[in-house]
Amino acid sequence: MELNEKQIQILEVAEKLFAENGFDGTSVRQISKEADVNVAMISYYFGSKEKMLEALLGYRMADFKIQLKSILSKEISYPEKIDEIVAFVVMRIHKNRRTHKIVNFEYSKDSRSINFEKYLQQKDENYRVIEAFVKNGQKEGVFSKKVNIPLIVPTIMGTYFHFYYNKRFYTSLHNLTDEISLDEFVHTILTKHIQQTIKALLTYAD
Amino acid sequence: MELNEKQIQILEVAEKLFAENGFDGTSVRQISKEADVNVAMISYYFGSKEKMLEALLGYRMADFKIQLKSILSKEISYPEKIDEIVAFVVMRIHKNRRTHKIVNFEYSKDSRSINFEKYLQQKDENYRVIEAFVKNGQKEGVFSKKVNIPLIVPTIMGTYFHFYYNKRFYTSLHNLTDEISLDEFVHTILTKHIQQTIKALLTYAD
DNA sequence: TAATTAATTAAACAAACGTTTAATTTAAAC
DNA sequence: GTTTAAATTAAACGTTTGTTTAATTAATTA
Repeated sequence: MELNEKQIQILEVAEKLFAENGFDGTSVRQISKEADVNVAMISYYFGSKEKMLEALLGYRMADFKIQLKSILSKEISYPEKIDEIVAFVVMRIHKNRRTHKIVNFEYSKDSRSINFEKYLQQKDENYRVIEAFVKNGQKEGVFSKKVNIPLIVPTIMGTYFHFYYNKRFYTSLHNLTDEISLDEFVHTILTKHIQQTIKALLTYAD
Repeated sequence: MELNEKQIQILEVAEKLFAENGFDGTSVRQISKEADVNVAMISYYFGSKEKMLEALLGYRMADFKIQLKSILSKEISYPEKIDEIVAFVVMRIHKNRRTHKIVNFEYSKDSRSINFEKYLQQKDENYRVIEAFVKNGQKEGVFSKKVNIPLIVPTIMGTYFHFYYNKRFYTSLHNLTDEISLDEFVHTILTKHIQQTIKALLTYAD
C-alpha cells in the first residue's frame, strides 16, 4: 500500500492516540482534529477506522527481517551475537512500542475483525531466525539443549513490555523522572538485564 | 468493600467481557444482559462503570502477600524456593489473567481516572518479598550479585503475559488445540521455562 | 483553457453509549 | 399486618459514536 504524506500524518496521530487511550477509547473525530484534517478524510483514505489500523501495521512492521539477518551474518562470538540480537529487538520494539501495544491488546480479542497478517509475519520471521541461531549454537556445543526455544522471544519481549506497561510503577522505583531518562534506561540497564537473562538461560546446565 | 452474591456475579461477567473486548469495548448493557440483571443495577450497586472496575480489582487482588510469604518460610534450598515462587506467581497471574490484562492496559493510559491502589499494593508486596529473598541468597553466596533485582518480576510476569497476549500465535506453534491443554502448558512447560530462566539468571557469572 | 480527477468540507445519519428517573415489586423489620 | 427499606424495572436523558452524503474547492491532465 502506497501512503502519501497526509496519510502518514494521520497514521502517526492515530498511533499515538490508540496507544494512549486504546482503539475503542479513541474516536475518529479526535484523530481528525489532532491531525488537522476533516473527519471524512479517514473514510476517504482508509475506508474505515479498522482498516486505518491495518494500514498502520503495514507501515510500522516493515524492514524487520533484513536488519535482523544482517546481525546474524556478522563474524562474532555466540554471546556477542546474543547481545546484538537482544539490543536490536529491544531497540526495535521500543521504537514501535505504541503499535505493539495496540496489537498486543487488539490481537488477543476474539471479537475484532482486523487483519494482523503483517504483525504475525514479523513474529514468525523473528522466531525462525532465533530458532536457527540457537540450534546452531546447540550443535556447536555452546548452548544448552534443554532450552525451550519458542519461549525465548516471549522472555525478551515480555520483559520489555511488562516494564513498559507498568512504567509508572517502575519509573518511580528507579527514579526515572522524564522521558529521556526512560529511553536511556531501556537502552542500557533494561537491555543489559535481558541480554544477561538470555545468555544465562542458553548456557545454564541444570 | 462487602460484596453480595449478585455483585460478584456481575463482576465476574464484567471481568470476562472487559478482558475479551476491553473496557471501552464493553458496554454496560452487554454486561447487564449477560449477567441477567437490569442496566440500572450497575449504577445502583457500583455507582459507575469505572467504579465497578475498581471493585473488581479489590475482589481479585486479595490474599496475595500471605500466600507468597508462606512459601518463603519453608525450609527448602534456594533453587527449590525459586521454583516454588515462580510456580506460585505464574499460577496466580494465570488464574487472574483477565483482571491483569485489563489493568495492564488501563493502567498505562494517561487519561483514565481509575484508582489502581489495590493492584499497585500487590505489585509492591511482590517486589519487596522477592527483593528480600534474592538479597538473602546473595549474602549467603548462592546468587550472583550482578542481578538487577527490580527487573526479575518483569521477566517472570512479562514472559507469561507476552505468551498469553499472543496465545493465538503460540498455541498454533505448540499445537495446543483447546483451553485445557493451554492451562496444562502454562503450569508445566511455561512454568518450567520461567523457573529455568530465573535460576540461570540468579546463578549466572558473566 | 477546458475537462477530469482528487481532495476537502459541513451537515446529516442511525445506532450505541453511560447514566438517571420515577414507578413498581420484593424483602426485612417492627 | 403494617411500615420501612432494598431491589428491580422500563423508559427516557443528552452525548457521542463511525460512516455517508452531496456540494465545493484544488490539482492534474488533455
